Amino acid sequence: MQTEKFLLGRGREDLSDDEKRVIEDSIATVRTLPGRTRLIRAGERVEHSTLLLEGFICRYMDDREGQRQLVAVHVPGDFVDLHGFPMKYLDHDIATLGPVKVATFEHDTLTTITERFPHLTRMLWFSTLLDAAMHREWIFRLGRLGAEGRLAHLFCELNVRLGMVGLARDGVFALPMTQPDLAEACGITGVHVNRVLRGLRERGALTFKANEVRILDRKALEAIGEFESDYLYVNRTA
Amino acid sequence: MQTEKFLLGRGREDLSDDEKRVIEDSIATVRTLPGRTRLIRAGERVEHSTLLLEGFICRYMDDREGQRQLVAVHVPGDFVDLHGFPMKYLDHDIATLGPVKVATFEHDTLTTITERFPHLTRMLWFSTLLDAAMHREWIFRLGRLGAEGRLAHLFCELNVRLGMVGLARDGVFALPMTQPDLAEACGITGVHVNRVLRGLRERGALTFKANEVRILDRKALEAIGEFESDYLYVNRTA
DNA sequence: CGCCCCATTGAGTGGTTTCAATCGCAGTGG
DNA sequence: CCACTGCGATTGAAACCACTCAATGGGGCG
Repeated sequence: MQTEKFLLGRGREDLSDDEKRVIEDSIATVRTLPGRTRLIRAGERVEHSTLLLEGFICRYMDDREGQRQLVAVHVPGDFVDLHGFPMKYLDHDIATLGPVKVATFEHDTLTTITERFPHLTRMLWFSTLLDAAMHREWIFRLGRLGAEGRLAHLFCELNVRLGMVGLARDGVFALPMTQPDLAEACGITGVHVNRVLRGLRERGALTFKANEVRILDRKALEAIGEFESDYLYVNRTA
Repeated sequence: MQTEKFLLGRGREDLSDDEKRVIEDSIATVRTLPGRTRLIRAGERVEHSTLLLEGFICRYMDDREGQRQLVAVHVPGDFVDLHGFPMKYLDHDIATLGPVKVATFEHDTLTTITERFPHLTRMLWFSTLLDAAMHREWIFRLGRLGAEGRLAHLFCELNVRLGMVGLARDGVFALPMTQPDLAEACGITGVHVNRVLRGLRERGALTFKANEVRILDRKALEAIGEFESDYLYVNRTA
């Protein structure tokens, strides 16, 4: 079962066994890739979409000076570029953070799914809308929070999302991001990330080492980052 | 024809006459509303979605101190909360800026559409993905640009989008936003918006009066805002 | 007429950036 | 085996952008 994490925490519970089988049977290829590898360049026509099975992937845009702004970080179970299916080409680049294992789906296959499985189609649609909800939260994060809040919020989000797929336990999880990477996700400089992380460490909120985050005081971190997980639709009762 | 602007510049050209008729016939109600009216509150269960026919609508989130961060501005032709259909409830509030005219669609009706019109469904999906693309551009705007660039970028985006629906001509368009509103969209203070606007005015880039924007030097403004319209999928050749 | 909100401007403060330097670690090649 | 190299982590100092506080004037509305 390659797709064991597929849409876990993204409406997965609403899928029937038939629908899960359709997804599993629709996989075209499964590949492993090293870290720091670009998968898709902005503007390229795309004919297939990528489901992240293991590892981390980010999406980003470059400014005029070549500086990156991350617009999304993806964890296992995420359909990284499903939006490329209706959109045909993307407005941003996609690259791996650490090494990854991914499954690909041909867009022709996805078209067939939309013609035969309306409910599954709405679930796929929902998955892309959840990405949009995270985008909105990132807009809030960058627009209303200072450097400390931005970092705190990012760690809170990753903790919840990784928890949903069983990759975070008690606030501890692997994360193949460097301090400059965090800077690109938070719209601040790498130097300042370092200072802010020191502050958070000294306050006993968390520790950050290469490839490992330990959230020591979740309540404090959530307060600093003004974090509420509603937007992740974790417990959708509606 | 209430829906003359429906998805104009959002893949509208890919719709058949039959599909356009289905949309027109699916309207449940048409209403007019005054400015500064909240349509939807975060967390509320939603049973219908709203197509903006005339006027401007914004989506926003509040921080802990009650300060708003706009996450989207909508122009006529936009399906403002189509994402509420698969999502069932929203993670943010929606309110009018100036007075508006809107059409509503029951979610039951939309479900029927997804079961009978796969291609139209993909077009609706595309429309929500375009909102996500704009979200990403806003993340970039807030993460990588200074106050001047953020404002310039916002005006450039609105100029293109309003141009697509015939509401901007030669860089001149109506916009019922105050300086504090612009501040909430750009993650800066109202006072600072005032100063930056003065700078842009003195450089001959644009003028901003209550309800009217005049872009005098589009090239300069696009350079300041690092604006490229690719993400709006204006001329989708792919 | 009074009130509130928007627009505008000044002065001082503070969060972040920029520039700069050091240290550690891993990969590379002599 | 070790110098060389590059990148990430860390810290200091100075400069700058944007914020806060404060005050004034203008316009719409009850």
